[in-house]
Amino acid sequence: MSGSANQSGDEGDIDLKEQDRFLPIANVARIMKKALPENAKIAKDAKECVQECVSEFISFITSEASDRCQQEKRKTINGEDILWAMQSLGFESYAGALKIYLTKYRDTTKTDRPTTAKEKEDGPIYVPQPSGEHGTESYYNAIAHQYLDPNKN
Amino acid sequence: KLERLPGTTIIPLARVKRVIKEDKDVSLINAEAIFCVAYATELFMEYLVTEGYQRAKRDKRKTVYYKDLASTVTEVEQFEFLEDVIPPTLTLKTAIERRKEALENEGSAPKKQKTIKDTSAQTP
Amino acid sequence: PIQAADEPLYVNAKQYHRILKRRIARARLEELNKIARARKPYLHESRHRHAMRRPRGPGGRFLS
DNA sequence: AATGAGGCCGGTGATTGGCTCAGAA
DNA sequence: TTCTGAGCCAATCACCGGCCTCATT
Repeated sequence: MSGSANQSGDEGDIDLKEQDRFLPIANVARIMKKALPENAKIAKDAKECVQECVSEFISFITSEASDRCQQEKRKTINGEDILWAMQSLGFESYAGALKIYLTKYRDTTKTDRPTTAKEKEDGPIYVPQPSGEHGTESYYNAIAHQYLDPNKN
Repeated sequence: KLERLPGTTIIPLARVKRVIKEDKDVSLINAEAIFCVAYATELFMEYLVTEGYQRAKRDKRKTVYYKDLASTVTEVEQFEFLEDVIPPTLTLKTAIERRKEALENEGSAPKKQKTIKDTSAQTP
Repeated sequence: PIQAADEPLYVNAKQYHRILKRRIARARLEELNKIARARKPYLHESRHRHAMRRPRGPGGRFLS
């Protein structure tokens, strides 16, 4: 019994490691907790469930973006492709918060220079149609503002 | 205590990238796209668990269970893509339990019923 | 007797096609890699041993 | 020139279990 | 009421982010 790290059974195979297929459980749990009231609790099963759902979400979005990318004969998936994919799959309510936060990310990444005016104007952020799908869009915009630090750079 | 810095994510980007790269169709992806996926993932998690908590509250519980998330997936259109991957942990037993609970709730609390659109798109 | 699962009836037109594509991709990945069904009790042997050897308070908590 | 994959390195937070009592039953 | 199981602690070490070089566009 001892010696083999693999589970006993009819699995003579190379299985993909858990830590490669899923995001760290502690990070997942932290984000879940943040979305809940202070006194709420989360079952272990629920944490693992979200952990697995998240992996599917990532693959789901990326798959859509990847197809679009090939369709447009480009090889590199970029941020705009992801934004488009989310719109395409019914997650357009996330887009508002994401766009705002993406701007912050660019400021952090780019060569020490805040986003230039040209980048913002020409700056290719996918703009969905103005129709609000769910009532949740404003909710996510509120979240975005919550994350945005009061002190600007 | 460490909070989220603007322009960063709570989930590590390297892990998000590895999950993305499981798809063999994806060969090249830039850092901005990975960030977008990571942040969208965090929003997705918040929404899923928030909806799950509403179910827990309806049952007068303070603990969010797997079954709360499972019923959320069946009720919220956005989460329909998860219906394949949600049940694998407990296949049959929970399905029966949920069926039973659904029947119990049906008579007392009319909740959002999924519109069963007919087989207009079923193409094997 | 078991009915044929819940036989998911897909209604979300935006996601429908992608759901099918993902199902195929997962099936391929599954037969190629044989994804582990059950979760391990812990991920790393070294961290498990570390946790076991750490000093604990009377309440089972870790302490310095 | 601009930018992504892959590899290396150093600093660091995710991983981790025994006991208690919220709270599910 | 009974009794299950989630939160609570923080030290190690696997891994994340920030570099580098080289390939691709």
